[in-house]
Amino acid sequence: MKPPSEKSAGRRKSRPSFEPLQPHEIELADFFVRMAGILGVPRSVAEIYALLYISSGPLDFDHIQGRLGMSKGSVSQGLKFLRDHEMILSVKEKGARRERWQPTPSLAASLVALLRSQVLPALEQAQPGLQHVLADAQQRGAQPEVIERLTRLNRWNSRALELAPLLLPPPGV
Amino acid sequence: MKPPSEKSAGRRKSRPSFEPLQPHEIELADFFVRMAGILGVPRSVAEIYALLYISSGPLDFDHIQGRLGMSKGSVSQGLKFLRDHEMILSVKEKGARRERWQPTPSLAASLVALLRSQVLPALEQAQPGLQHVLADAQQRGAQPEVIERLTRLNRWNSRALELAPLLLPPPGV
DNA sequence: CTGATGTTTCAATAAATTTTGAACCTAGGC
DNA sequence: GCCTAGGTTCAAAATTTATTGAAACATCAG
Repeated sequence: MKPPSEKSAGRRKSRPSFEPLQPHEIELADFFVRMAGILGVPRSVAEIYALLYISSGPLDFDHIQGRLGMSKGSVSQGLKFLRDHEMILSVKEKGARRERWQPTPSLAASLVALLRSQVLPALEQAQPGLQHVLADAQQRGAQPEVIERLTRLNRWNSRALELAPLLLPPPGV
Repeated sequence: MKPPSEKSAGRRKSRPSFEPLQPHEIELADFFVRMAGILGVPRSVAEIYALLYISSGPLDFDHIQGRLGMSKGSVSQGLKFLRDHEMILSVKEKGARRERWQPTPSLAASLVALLRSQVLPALEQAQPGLQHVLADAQQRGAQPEVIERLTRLNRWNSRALELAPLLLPPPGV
């Protein structure tokens, strides 16, 4: 936000001033942003993940904020999102105050967790509604074609719910 | 939009006036809207699909607009979207002027087509960028951990691209 | 306990997306 | 050709979603 007083070089401790993203970092970020977009994950979140992904070691809050030129609020919310979806983990060194973040080992597992958190609740919530819609249609003697469709939809939903815990186990992978 | 002049019953030909959605129809629409939301498909599109899905026969433009209480523009765009993604097909009767729409036989195939249209372009577009990011990292002697991550990302992307045409064949299913 | 650092919250604002509706095409009947 | 039912386009308006930043909160060193 505030123009970081170019080269506060000499002094220590006075607002570290971070480099903006390098071209190759931007390229990777674009990729993650694009993929995230498909699942409706906000740009800021994808950017944070990309930065952690391409960085050598874990990064702390200020680093992330500085390098991405992002508000505190966004960084906080972004980290929360990534934490909640088990896509990053904190490597707090003993005796240190701040947390430092790095991506979870398996990107695959991360994506699975993300998908699960979006799809599962929808399926669960839908279950009774779908059954009700079908029952209703049957009772009102709807066209066989419609009944057939609704029946299949219900089967799908049930099967998806049965399979979910197998493919996407609640604890980490 | 315009309050449809309640019960223009007697007269033929004067704006047919359609019923609003019934509770069971709303319930199904909610389900589709929710699922569509995950993929970033707009509400109006999901509603159109739901209506076609729960209706006995194919519906024409005016029916859809009337029952959903939606603008012409939205119906037109929604049908275009669904057409483009092979989720509906038109059943134009011979000698009839208007087209009538019904859902494609397989919802599964529809979803696959939809997914493909979103994911594939992203993967394709990303390919060169990802390779470049990796090459760049290697050349700059980045940390092995980072190289490893980027390598895996590249492998994923390639594999996904190879598999895509097998799992999601371009022609209809 | 106190002060300072580090983080979260959330109302206000900005940005992106969706919907509307009126003007504009287009094909077919006459 | 001319007219009209049927449909599309697209700029403006409405709605939704994301971001910001200041204030509140939490935790730890001293």
